[in-house]
Amino acid sequence: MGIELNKFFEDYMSKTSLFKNKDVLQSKHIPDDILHRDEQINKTANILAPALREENPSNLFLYGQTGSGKTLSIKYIMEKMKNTADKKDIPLEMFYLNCKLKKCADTEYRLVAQLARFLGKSIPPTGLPTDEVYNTFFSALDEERKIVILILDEIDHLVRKAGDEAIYNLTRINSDLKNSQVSVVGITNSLSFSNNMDPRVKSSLSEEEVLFPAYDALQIRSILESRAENAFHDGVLKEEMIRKCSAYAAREHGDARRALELLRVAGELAERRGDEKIRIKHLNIAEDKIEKDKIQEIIKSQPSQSQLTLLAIMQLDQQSDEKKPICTGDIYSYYKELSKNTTLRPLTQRRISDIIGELDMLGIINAKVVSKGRFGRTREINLAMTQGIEDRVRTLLKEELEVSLA
DNA sequence: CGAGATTCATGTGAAGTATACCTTTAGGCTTAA
DNA sequence: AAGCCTAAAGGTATACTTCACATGAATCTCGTA
Repeated sequence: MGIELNKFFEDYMSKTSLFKNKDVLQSKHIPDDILHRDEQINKTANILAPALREENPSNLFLYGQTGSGKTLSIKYIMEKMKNTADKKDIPLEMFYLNCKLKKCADTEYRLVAQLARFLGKSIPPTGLPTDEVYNTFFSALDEERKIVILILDEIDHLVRKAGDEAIYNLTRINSDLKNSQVSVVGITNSLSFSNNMDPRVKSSLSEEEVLFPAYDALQIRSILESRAENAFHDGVLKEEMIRKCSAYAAREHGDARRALELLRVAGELAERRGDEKIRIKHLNIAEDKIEKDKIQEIIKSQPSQSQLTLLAIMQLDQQSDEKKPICTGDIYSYYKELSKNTTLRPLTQRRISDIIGELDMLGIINAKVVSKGRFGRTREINLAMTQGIEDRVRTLLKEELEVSLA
């Protein structure tokens, strides 16, 4: 055994990697030169720049679909601004918070708690009155003069779950602060998001707005080219592959993040199989793998009741004839059946209805409320995953639930 | 035949409950003077 | 008497339940042409 492993590692080391620098393809990587976003970056930077003169910048709102460079651009600006601020001893703080992350910032309490933690306070996950947490946050903030720029990514999630009160409070915070000042940068990918928001919140939050349009196929191609050049060794990635990748991404509403991920995963696959070049087949496998991994990750982070609900949906979907959507009642009765083989206590239909809504939000299923006239009203539910990975997801669900399945 | 009433199956909002966790406080015990 | 620890009291957030009302188009009803 040991000998085989030794050989394996030696072989492994003697092979040169396909990657020159894989980090370049990671979505968290911030290139020095962000392509095709000059206009947006300049505008945003202009709006935020007063912070460097210790003036309070306007609140700002960034719109744009996923993978259109919003997060990347703001992080880029954030980095540059912090550098300048550090050099000149300007008390500038910038906090980035993704509201979509579970147990992180999806309620008012958790949002403020997280903010207070940024300022070095330790806040328990529950138990304290929200006001109290606000106060700790306030006082920590006002201890000394600071200009704070607060970046709330995926802010629509927060508003949908917790209402707009939290944001309203944040935008009004300045009037209570003596030393410091706060401005809020909201980021969202749903354009219709601000419709159901309190107009006061809406107007104070979007004093300024910057729109990030989706990249077109050519732009994606040049992005991929510039990244791939640094990421791969020469000759690993043929021109043709880049073209295919960008065409694919353009089809997916210009999502550059996906395109880069596709390229990276394809590269990893090729490398693992000992191929010297990335080929079409790697791209295709990568496409599958990415979706599978993504769904897997979401599912694993889900509480077991949601998992069981999803399992019920998937099993029903498998049983029922093609095309025929499933509705809430069926799911609930099947869910109750399933829960009998489980240590889980069955929840009410009311709650399951909410869970279905949550699964919809996560994009694992598509649920649409339809009124079927004489036959009542329900949600029509479809799985939102490509054919072929369902089996694997089902298996995963069963594994996850194995602890509780009898 | 058509306008309006009815109906069904569930969506959805509000209020209540259980649980887990927090801080404060009061009591009891220890310690030091 | 002061200091320290513990356990109970009183309070909160969150996930869930209970109750009750809202929805909205297919279908039914019944007056009318």
